[in-house]
Amino acid sequence: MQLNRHDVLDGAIAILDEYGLADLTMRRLATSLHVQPGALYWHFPNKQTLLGAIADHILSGADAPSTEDSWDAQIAQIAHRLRDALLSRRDGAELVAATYASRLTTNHIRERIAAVCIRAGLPRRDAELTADTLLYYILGQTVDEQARLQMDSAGALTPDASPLFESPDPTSRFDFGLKLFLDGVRHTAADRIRR
Amino acid sequence: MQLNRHDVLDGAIAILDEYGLADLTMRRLATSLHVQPGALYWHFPNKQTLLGAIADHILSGADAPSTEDSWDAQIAQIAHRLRDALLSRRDGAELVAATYASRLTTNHIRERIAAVCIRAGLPRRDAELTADTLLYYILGQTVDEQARLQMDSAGALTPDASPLFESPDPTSRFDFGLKLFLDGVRHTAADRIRR
DNA sequence: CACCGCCATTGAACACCGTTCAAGTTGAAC
DNA sequence: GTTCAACTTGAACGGTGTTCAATGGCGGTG
Repeated sequence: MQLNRHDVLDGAIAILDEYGLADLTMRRLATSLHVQPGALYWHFPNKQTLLGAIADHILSGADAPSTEDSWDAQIAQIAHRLRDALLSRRDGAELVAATYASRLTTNHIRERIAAVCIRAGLPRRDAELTADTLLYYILGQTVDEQARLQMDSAGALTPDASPLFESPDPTSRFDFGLKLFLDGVRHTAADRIRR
Repeated sequence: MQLNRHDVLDGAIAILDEYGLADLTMRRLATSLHVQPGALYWHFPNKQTLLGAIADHILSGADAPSTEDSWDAQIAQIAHRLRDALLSRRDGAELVAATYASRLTTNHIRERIAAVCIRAGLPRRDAELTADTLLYYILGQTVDEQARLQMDSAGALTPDASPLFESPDPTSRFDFGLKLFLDGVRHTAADRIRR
């Protein structure tokens, strides 16, 4: 009963969902696959690469072309798709943020966003910087949101307490920053066209 | 020759500067202080708390009141101060980003930014969300910048190669996103005043 | 001076971690 | 039935953070 790359990836994702990123260890994964730890290193050269593959899996589809018409609706759609992908699995945002920093994901969401910006009238460089800015925001915000989410579900403290100075629901929070960003891009794009 | 909290913190920062975050281990720190590892746990309950103290040290001063007049110059100044603080030490951005996520820094830069936004005319909630958005951007951008910086200084690949499709210098990159953000805030603030 | 009590450290262990590698096993193709 | 590559084992290497009973040193009190 031999494993293949796919089995290992599936097992890793199962552990991620059930126990979280901190408990996703090579030894635990090996045990769950009824195999010695060393066997995993035939399929993945190291743990980072495995995490990269998980990140790619989580992000798969998020970089598809947008179905919207206007450039701002396109960016908003892609942004929400990315956020949904990150939230779809336990510790997904943290995992992707860490992996994205080490540049071992093969996803093209950055290029997709940049392409939309170019079509909106930005020069290539500005488009790339704009995409980076948006990605930093989405990753940061979503890592934070997911951390709170899991802290609450674990601690279960203050289930509905202090709604007075409480922050709005996570999606509204996300949309606030997204709107701020889009307004900024709109201003920059308008500048470009006017000149 | 007994240690105190301050000695431990100083030793930790020295190791951080010389060897980086990955090599900042409790054992290594203990060795450099000529002490057994267990001794450290008298001064700090665990490693995370120690990292939190380092983060506070790195951020100290970044949350001081701005000396600028206009609200946007104030935000820009604080943003640059934060970035400079993060870049001032090896792996500073990564350390602070990780610590900020786990909420164990005592720095008040978020509140400072929010206060500026309130003075600019935003309601309290929007001001806080705006501050969060900016912080996510700064942390993400600076972590990335510092990672590249250290990768380059280690690998020393392409010292001046491919300037054609190369990104602009880090400070310009940072300012681009910062401007995008400020334009967005300006738009939101204008909306507020008009109504 | 002797003693107490507290702050701080030791030494050793616990329970893990990622990774390596020679040796062994499997299974399909010829 | 043999061969050969694909895969796994078993065991180790060299780390990691953390705990805790026992011990040390040292300032102040009686």
